Amino acid sequence: MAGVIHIVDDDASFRTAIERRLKKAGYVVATYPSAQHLLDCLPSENELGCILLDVRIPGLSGPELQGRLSEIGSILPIVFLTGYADVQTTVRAIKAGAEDVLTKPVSSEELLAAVERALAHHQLMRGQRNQLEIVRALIAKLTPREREVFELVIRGKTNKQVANALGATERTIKAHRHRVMEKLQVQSLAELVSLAERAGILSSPSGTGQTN
Amino acid sequence: MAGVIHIVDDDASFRTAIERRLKKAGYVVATYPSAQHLLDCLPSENELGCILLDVRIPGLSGPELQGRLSEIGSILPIVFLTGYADVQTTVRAIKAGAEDVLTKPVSSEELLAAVERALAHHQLMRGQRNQLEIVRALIAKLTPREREVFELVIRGKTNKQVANALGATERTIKAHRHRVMEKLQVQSLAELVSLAERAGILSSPSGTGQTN
DNA sequence: TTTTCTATTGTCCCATGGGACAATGCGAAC
DNA sequence: GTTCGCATTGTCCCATGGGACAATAGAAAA
Repeated sequence: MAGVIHIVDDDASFRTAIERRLKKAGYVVATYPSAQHLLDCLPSENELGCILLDVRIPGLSGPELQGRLSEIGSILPIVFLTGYADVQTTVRAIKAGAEDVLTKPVSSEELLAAVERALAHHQLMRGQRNQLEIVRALIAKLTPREREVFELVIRGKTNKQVANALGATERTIKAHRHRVMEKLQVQSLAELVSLAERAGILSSPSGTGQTN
Repeated sequence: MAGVIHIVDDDASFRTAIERRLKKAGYVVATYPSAQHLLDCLPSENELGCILLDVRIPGLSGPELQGRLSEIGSILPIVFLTGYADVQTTVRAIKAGAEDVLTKPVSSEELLAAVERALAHHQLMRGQRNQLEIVRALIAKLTPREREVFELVIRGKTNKQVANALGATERTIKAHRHRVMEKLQVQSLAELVSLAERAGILSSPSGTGQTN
């Protein structure tokens, strides 16, 4: 699987060694002497890739960089490279979403296998994220009012109930509802609910408080 | 948080030592000299608990036991206790769902903190699993025919379309649909779709192939 | 054999959803 | 000042959903 491998390590000779091995395997490589360098020049999320990250580096540490990237919504998989076995750190890194943790020195098989897994994972994640973003983008196009109607409709409210809740005529709700279905490109209520569920809306059921 | 801690370790003196520490902290403790012993006498999933599991034990290893438990659907959190730092094993354990990995000798703070996290996690998981099981149980009560109707309805098919698809009258579908709503205890299509989504049905959209 | 469950279908009727066609009022942008 | 997007509401009409009441038929269970 082709991809860009981002190596973050303060040890220049190590970077070069790893870079050479990866390039030989056909990967595109970018190297960074520190976490900050990577943050300053954020890799595009649009191309397949992963990060090979040293745990202990001057300045921002590996796990710290992991946290920053996570905060800004990055889904670039991270493979940690650590000088010595530290179970505590390993556990935290994996739980924080790291793809793998390898110990130096790392064999080429280990390294390449981990990178392949990371790239495959990134592939998957990107697919999922794209789906989600497409849906979110559609929802973002709703006007505030349409959004309100949307929220109630996907919870099973009838037009009449929505009308009462929002202080408008049933006819008006019908119009909003129509535009919602149009903008979200769905033909049925089922699809609308399904879409809302996938978009992460709809967490609290909020029953069907009959108030005809 | 009260709970039953299941200790699996072949070292009797270690078991006893940990047991004493946990009992002092107010936990109920059960000890097992091997993974097989725990499998033979499976802890009830109904009570809050977690497993303290040695990685290297004669017979079934810790990770192997983890695999077995996972296969049979156990959600008891596992905290591994390992004699020496093994990053490879640690990564696998955590990725396989282990709650934590601690190295021996383990401090009481570390141990108790991990146990508390494990219990809290178990609490959460049990809640989620119960929700899911309630829904699944409801769905399981559907007759085969009702199930077919259900599957199509939650994908946005109209009664007419379902009738054509299943070779029955629209009226018949209406009857089935009614019983589905009744059995699944929902009042609206939106709730039905929502429920299906939560139950894990509904993965492939399968559009709204208009075939009136 | 009788009961029970499941699947099937009917009719009558009303509430709800949704398309077509049309229009008004109000801010904000140009 | 005019245009544009948004919210609002109307009427007419039809398709669909869904409740009420009722009934038939086959298969499985008691």
